[in-house]
Amino acid sequence: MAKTNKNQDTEGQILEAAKEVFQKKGMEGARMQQIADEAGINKAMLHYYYRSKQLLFEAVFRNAFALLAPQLNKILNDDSSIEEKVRNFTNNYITFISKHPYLPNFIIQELNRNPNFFEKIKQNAAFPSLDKFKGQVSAEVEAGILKPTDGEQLFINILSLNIFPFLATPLIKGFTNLDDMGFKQLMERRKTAVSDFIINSIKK
Amino acid sequence: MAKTNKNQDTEGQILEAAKEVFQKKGMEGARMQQIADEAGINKAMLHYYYRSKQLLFEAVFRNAFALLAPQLNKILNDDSSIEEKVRNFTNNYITFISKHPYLPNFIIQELNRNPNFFEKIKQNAAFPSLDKFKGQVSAEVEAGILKPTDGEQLFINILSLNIFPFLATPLIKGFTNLDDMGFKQLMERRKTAVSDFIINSIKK
DNA sequence: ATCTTTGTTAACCAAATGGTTAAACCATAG
DNA sequence: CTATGGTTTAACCATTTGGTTAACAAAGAT
Repeated sequence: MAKTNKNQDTEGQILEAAKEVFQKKGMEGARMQQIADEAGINKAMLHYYYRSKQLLFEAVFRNAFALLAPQLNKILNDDSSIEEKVRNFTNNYITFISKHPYLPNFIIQELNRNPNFFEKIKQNAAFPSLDKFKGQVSAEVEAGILKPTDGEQLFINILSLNIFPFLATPLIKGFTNLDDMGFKQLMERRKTAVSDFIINSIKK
Repeated sequence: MAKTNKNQDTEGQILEAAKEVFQKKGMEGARMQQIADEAGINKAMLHYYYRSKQLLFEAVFRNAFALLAPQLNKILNDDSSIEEKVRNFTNNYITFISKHPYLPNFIIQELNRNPNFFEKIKQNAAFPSLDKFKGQVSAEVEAGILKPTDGEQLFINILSLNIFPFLATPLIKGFTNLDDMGFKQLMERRKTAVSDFIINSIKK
């Protein structure tokens, strides 16, 4: 029997509402009732479609991670030079995250809460690997394009500089006395500030 | 009647146990019963000394923040040169956090959960200000010691590079395939790697 | 038309959880 | 020695929460 498109609708609505609530409140803080309310449906439907809070949560998490992974692959498995990668990634990532501000915190938070959750993801999806990136850094160091640089540390630095401000947004707003608009502009300026900062440091 | 020192003991034990549990599980995930168990006392004592979960949590949070603030003040209100500050802070902070691995995540997490929580802290404690640091960066740029550099962005970069790896530990372990020991060594190497990275970028 | 499958709801349930209470405990001031 | 007041405990309570159920609606399939 052909699936009616009614379910498609509600199943999607549930996922959307669950995303909102889980990302704002986390697994423990989220309430099934609130998800149902936000989706405009009966609470029993959540269980009808996703069996349990845990499974609904995992669906949301997989979705979120799937959104982020391609961003990382861009810097890891792309063929452009390190400098291009840094500039592209920084630019793209900040644009991307500005559209999904809760994403990084959500992922970090739940990864910390349940580290073995990570193993599941790692096997399942096409999980990014550092190998190519490290090789490329070595090659560019060899070729005299970059100063001696550890690829692993460089990768961590790139992630740190790009992701941290979005994890620590309230902290940074506090230090800088910026409101939402001011913060947004600060992040906009970081698109070039961060890539310049990195390139300055590693380029010969 | 003079306070016996019995209460000092249990009050401290409660705070210690609460710290453990809250830092690992967060406000929502923590259970009063577990805190009582971990402190080896009756659950009613938690309320006797701290009235409610919320107040106990705030006590733990204030404690945690008070531990972190001096670390920041070191880089903000100290009189050494920017280069010295960067090297000192990076070195000290990584050492410090290795001893309190749950701290950064705890603070970030709860700051995100309840941003107006931050306001309380901000008024109360001697809250770090960026002004001196920014002035100092300008002065060193003027004096030709540093390349043109935005103090605000530099500050964010320093925090990012130092704090992020401890927030995203599971993620980084995943990418690098390191176990606890390997991660610890990686962070040890970062003490110089990060300061070199920063100095390389900004020093003329 | 009616039977069957899928989708939806209101009412319900058991377990967990933060919090309370009343009585016991115990050190010590008088 | 005993009255007092802070400390501690076991039992209890109200509410919240994830999850279930049974009845009902809708829409093909026969």
